[in-house]
Amino acid sequence: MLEKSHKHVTCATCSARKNSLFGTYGESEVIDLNHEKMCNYYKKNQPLFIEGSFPRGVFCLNQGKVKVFTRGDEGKEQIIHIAKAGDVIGFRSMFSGEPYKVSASTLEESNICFIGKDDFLLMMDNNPTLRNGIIKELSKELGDRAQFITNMAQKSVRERLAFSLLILADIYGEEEINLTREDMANFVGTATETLIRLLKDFKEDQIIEIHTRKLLIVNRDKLLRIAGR
Amino acid sequence: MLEKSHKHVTCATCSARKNSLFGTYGESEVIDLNHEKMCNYYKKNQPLFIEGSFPRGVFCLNQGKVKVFTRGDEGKEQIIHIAKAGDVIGFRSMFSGEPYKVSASTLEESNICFIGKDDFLLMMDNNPTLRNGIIKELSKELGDRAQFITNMAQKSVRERLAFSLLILADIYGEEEINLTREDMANFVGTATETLIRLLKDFKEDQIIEIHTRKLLIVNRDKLLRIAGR
DNA sequence: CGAGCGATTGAAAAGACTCAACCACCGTGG
DNA sequence: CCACGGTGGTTGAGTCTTTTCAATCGCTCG
Repeated sequence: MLEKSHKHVTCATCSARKNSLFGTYGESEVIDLNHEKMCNYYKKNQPLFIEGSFPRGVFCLNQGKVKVFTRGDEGKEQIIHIAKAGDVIGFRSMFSGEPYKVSASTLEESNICFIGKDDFLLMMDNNPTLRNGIIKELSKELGDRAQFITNMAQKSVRERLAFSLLILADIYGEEEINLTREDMANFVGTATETLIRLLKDFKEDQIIEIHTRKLLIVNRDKLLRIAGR
Repeated sequence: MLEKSHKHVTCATCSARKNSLFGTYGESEVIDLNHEKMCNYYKKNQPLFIEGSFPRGVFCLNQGKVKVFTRGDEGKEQIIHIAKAGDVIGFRSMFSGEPYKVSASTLEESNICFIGKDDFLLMMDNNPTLRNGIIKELSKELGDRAQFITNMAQKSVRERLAFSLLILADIYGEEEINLTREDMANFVGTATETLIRLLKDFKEDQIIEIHTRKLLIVNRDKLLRIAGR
């Protein structure tokens, strides 16, 4: 369980850093990074940033999960991405000069570090490896979103749910998937009621186990088959 | 009308270049660019690159339009983006190291220049302005796609069509919108028949004019209202 | 002039959503 | 310790949008 206080994380010993954009940093760079970042504890459902505002820096997740979403006309959330430990989020609109096109808030209690805009941009100028890592990351996400769009446009809700569960399984790793039905519906892109009915189907087909709110995937192959390629 | 031959375009006089990633280039840079690029004439419906293959360079549109799309499970295209003169496409997967996640082919006869991968990457290393332009472009597209996803997930086909027509109006500028019904349906993300019925509605509501295959927007405000924000 | 592709229309079926009601769990305060 | 309120989860029924399938039309290119 997480410390319910302002836990200070040190970049040098941060286990999430290895898989992050800063994973290739050398010793002196890590020390610099550590000076520039601020560390914060977030409760569940706290916002990191909100659509329409301007970025003041980037967020690096040490522990916890964060949903990245937009709101449609009626205010309904569409979850675009779920970030986990090691992910760095919020840099997109720093580069485009636009306000945030998405919002982000915690799904669990989390430890999240913050790096100010100027510091981060300076690092980018001086560090080709970081820069290339970011370009690569942007490019990869762009490709993912092309597929996401196609899924939304062409797959049935049932197929999308299967697809989403596979993604969630990757994100949650060993842990059970733990989201409100509403958040899950907003990730799949459907109504909460429809999601619940489909989860029940999947459970009856022995594809998943439902432990009240938490989900466990029992039959990955079936999911793959339902999701389509 | 376009020359039906291998027309050679010179970067220095290329009118499309001004609005492109290379718009800020100085005289000597333009000369270099001109040496590195190859120019080609494409007929309608010719592929530039195909999902799954690996990139060998980038394409810079001098004249014409290109659809960028993925195929869903059943082979149905989903058009992600329509590129016009001045747009540079195909650089995403050069950075991510992945194969193309999308395909691209011409919608009209087009003049398109090609810049080899090595040349382009070298330019990027040596030219911070180009580099920042690309980062900005990647970031902007990423934001656009977040909205695209939300539209797909939450808007009705009718709303999406209105939205799409506004985008197409921007792309086609003074020209009339000129797409097959199927391509348009694949852009909106619906069945061709549904698209046709909705176009008829819009025509009856005096929102658009239909000249056989070509479309003209008559009442932009109504479209805005239907599309939602 | 004919083949064929793209456009159009109609009718039926399916998938998903909305609305309304109800349940179950959890933390709070009396 | 228990009743209460609230949030999140579940179920059912009816409706509506959208898709699918089938058939027809019409234009254009060889």
